[in-house]
Amino acid sequence: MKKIANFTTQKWKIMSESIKGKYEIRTNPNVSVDCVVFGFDGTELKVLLVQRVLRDNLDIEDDTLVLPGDLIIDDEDLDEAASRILRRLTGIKNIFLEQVGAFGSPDRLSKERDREWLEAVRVRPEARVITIGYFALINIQNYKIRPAGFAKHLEWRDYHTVEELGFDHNEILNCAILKLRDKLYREPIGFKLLPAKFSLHQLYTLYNEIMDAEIDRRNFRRRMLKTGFIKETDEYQEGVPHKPARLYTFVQKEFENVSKNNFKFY
Amino acid sequence: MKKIANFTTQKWKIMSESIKGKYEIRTNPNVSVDCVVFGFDGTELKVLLVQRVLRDNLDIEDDTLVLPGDLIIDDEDLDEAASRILRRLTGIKNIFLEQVGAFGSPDRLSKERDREWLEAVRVRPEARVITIGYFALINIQNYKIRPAGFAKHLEWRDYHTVEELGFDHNEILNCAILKLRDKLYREPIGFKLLPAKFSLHQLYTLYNEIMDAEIDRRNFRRRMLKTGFIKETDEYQEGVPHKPARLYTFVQKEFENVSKNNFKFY
DNA sequence: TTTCAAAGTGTATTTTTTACACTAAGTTTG
DNA sequence: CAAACTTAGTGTAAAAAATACACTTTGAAA
Repeated sequence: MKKIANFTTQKWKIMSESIKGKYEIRTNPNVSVDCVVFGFDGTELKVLLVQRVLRDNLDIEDDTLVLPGDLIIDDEDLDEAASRILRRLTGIKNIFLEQVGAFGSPDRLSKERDREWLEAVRVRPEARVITIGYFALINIQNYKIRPAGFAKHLEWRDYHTVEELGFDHNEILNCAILKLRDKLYREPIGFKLLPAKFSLHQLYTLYNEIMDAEIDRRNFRRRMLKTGFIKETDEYQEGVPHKPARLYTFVQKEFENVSKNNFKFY
Repeated sequence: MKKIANFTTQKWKIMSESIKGKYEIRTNPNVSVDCVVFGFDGTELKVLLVQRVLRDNLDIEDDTLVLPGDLIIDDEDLDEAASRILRRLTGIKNIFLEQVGAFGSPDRLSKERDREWLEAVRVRPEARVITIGYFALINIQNYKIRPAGFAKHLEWRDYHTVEELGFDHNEILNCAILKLRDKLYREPIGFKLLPAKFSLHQLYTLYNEIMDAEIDRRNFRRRMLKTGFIKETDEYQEGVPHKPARLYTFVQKEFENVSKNNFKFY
């Protein structure tokens, strides 16, 4: 009964004529996207989190961290929605996002904190929302993040220290890390987390960190070089308090040529 | 403008009080699921397709084939929705369905044929619908399929002869087959397509068919047996016009014990 | 000049993957 | 009832890949 009322009667009508409503009309009340953006600082795997705040500057006490995400617009593709929302909240653009999956537990929005926030922000706070998870890998240094929209504050959080997030975002994050491990095992994507020129040690550290394993250093180096996807440059590390390592780059072209079917990356 | 009208005004209200409306009220207009059910007849990989017909027996000329799917109900989990819808349309129940991903192109419902059908069947035919794809493997012989709901007719179609389906269902099917290949490579799931007792030749044929490859027969046999997941029985094929093959069974228990991480199944 | 920290390098062993061809057993056909 | 047909069933050798493992080098900092 309550749900019907919200669809049909006064409340909706008023909303749809208000300024908020004007925004919300184009917005699909039932579908959102959430983005898991991974970064790497040389030692730790990081995730980009948002401290949410209300639109219109109404200020509720709420320091809950969430993944950057929002409702989709009715005529935009899911992938576009993910890009748009990430750009709006964090300023990150032109980034490759890949779908992780759909998350649609009926009680995924039912924590009290989350409900308060929805009540304050959404035109139809009670609506069933399923969300599509996306994930991306970026080189932290290449992107300047700046909070916007309802993102009060942005934070690169160590993956291992992430605590309880809003909504079902821990679950989404968890699926994303599994996907990341899976892809890292099979495709040369570790590079995306590193500067264009990187040392093999950086790459090695990254693999160890993400795979949560201790790979043999010499074998790792051999295998990586054997793939042919990374080429040495003439440059070396500078300003390090030890023997400077040679820097390498990833050669996309080589990878394109390989049959991607049974390819194992390490 | 048109969209707002559909949300707010008379049409919706009338609908919500009609019998159709009563069903639709609980239904979420923006989210559906579609199921790719694979079977195997001993030679060919099959997909279960539905020839759609209107609810309420209004009969529009439409022989378009689609995947079994429908809108979700507002308070049910996505997985439950997939089970329910598959059961309602085909009678198949207690089946393991796994998510393939979300499909949300804004024009995924825009073919003319599809629009006609939506207009006739849906309360909000113009609504943006994103769909969540699921896939499942079953042993054809174990399930009696019977059309119900808007399924006028059900059909086990050879995977290779599938032509243009309604909506974006070719795309969903395509993602599902990729997922199937990927899983078949890594997990012992081929058994699900076979009777409880099967010959190694049946399994071999299945792998060849799905992987679209020619695997070495002897090596295949050796590797399968080495996994320890399949155990020989005392039974043999009967009524075959050649030397009868020994039958084997899949032993789930053995698989549970193995670290599933880097496991390669063949 | 010594110490520290990471860079860089090769080999032997084991394991896994691949390629490959004949005999066995039951059914059907002439 | 013998021959032909069809699939079942079996082993080995060679190649490739994965693993385990320890010392020297280089530059900066103390």
